[in-house]
Amino acid sequence: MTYAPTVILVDDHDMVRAGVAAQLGDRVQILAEAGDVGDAIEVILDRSPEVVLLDVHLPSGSGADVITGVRAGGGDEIRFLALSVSDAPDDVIAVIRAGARGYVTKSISGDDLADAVVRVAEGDAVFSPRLAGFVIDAFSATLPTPEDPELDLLSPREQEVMRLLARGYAYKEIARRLTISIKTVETHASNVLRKLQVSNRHELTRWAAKRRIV
Amino acid sequence: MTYAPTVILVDDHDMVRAGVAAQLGDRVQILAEAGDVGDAIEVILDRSPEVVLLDVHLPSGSGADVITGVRAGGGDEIRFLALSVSDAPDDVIAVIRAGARGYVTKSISGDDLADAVVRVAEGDAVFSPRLAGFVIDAFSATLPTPEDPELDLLSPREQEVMRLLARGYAYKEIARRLTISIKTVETHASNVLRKLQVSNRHELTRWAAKRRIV
DNA sequence: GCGCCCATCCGGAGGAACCTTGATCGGACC
DNA sequence: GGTCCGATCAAGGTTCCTCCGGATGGGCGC
Repeated sequence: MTYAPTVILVDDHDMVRAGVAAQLGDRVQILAEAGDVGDAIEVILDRSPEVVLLDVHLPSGSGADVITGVRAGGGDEIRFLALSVSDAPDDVIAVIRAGARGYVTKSISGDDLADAVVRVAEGDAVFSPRLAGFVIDAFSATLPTPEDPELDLLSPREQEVMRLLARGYAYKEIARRLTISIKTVETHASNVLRKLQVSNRHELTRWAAKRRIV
Repeated sequence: MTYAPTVILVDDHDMVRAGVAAQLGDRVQILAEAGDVGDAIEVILDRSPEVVLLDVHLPSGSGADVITGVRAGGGDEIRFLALSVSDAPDDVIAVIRAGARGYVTKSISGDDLADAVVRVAEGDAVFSPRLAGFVIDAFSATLPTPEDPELDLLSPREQEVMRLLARGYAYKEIARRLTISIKTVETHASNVLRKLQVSNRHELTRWAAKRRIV
């Protein structure tokens, strides 16, 4: 336990940084702190820490911006651990896509956070228990559709028509895009409405919106 | 400056509480801390602090829930200062409605926070500069409409029709609700589409959704 | 092979809903 | 009295949606 990795803290709130620093104690060496995207990139490239503890939301951008900026500046060996109050899927995905090696929420204890920093410094990936399953799901499933059983009622062609229908395109426009006759579009549309048990395209739009298809 | 009000901290993140406590130093007396709604209400009623520093978002509810719970339990003289990373209008309104005497974001400095706590203890209302103007606006303006210049193009009757149209109601249904002829509805609808420069009701729906009218 | 089901494609007929255009009436304003 | 505008309604064309028909081609079981 004598190994103390070098760390830079990035968070726009002084109090959060003070709290993190206090809780980490002497288990890490804090080289510097930063409060916005530009400062963070500059000081990270200058000091080359082993790990960057990074808030997801910053006033001048996102944590992902910091990661991409550092990567562009040549800091390829620096590892990032996202530290956020948010466990919103979009936030997690964005920062992981950018290259973070871990994501923990601020509800973690100081000891656990220090453990996480050390493990990330050693090359591990660290996720809060609540997020681990989600991250696995999001990246193992290459299919963007979360397999909706009601969608299986529709044939592939009907699903294409359904998407355009829900977006408000006219039959004529759908026919032009799919290079088929208007009559064919009408047939597909009628089948879609019947299979999904909605009575017109307005209800279909709401149906699709609820499932985030549009 | 020898006056040090009694304070209870409510926040679900240990590190944030540690940071706040460290920054406040000896300018306040911290009686206790709590991490969720139930604990907070209990300990606040038990210890009766002068001020409660309250996070807006808690795992078991909201900061507003804590305030209403304490009020229901008889803690009428206790003053609340909301402390949050969020400056979302809904969050601010909810906690102020519940009875908070101030709202500051966590980007505040430790000294300023201590000042804010003292001022709230003395009966003042304290808001971060960025929020002060907003709070005034939100409560002085009794009109719920944020005065959209494009909406002024529509006559009152046309606005009624527009709302129903954007929600997907059929002409027949709109006519029944407004007790006018279908033909009249059609004319109003046509005027609405022309004035807002959209070509059909689907585009109107998106127009209204963007302005949060629906 | 042959029948069968189904997805995809296309057409006609018809009613409902949508949207445009033109018209009347009454109140406000000059 | 003339003009403008909002509210009302009607005529008529366009689009939407359903119901009917038919054609083709692929998969599947007998």
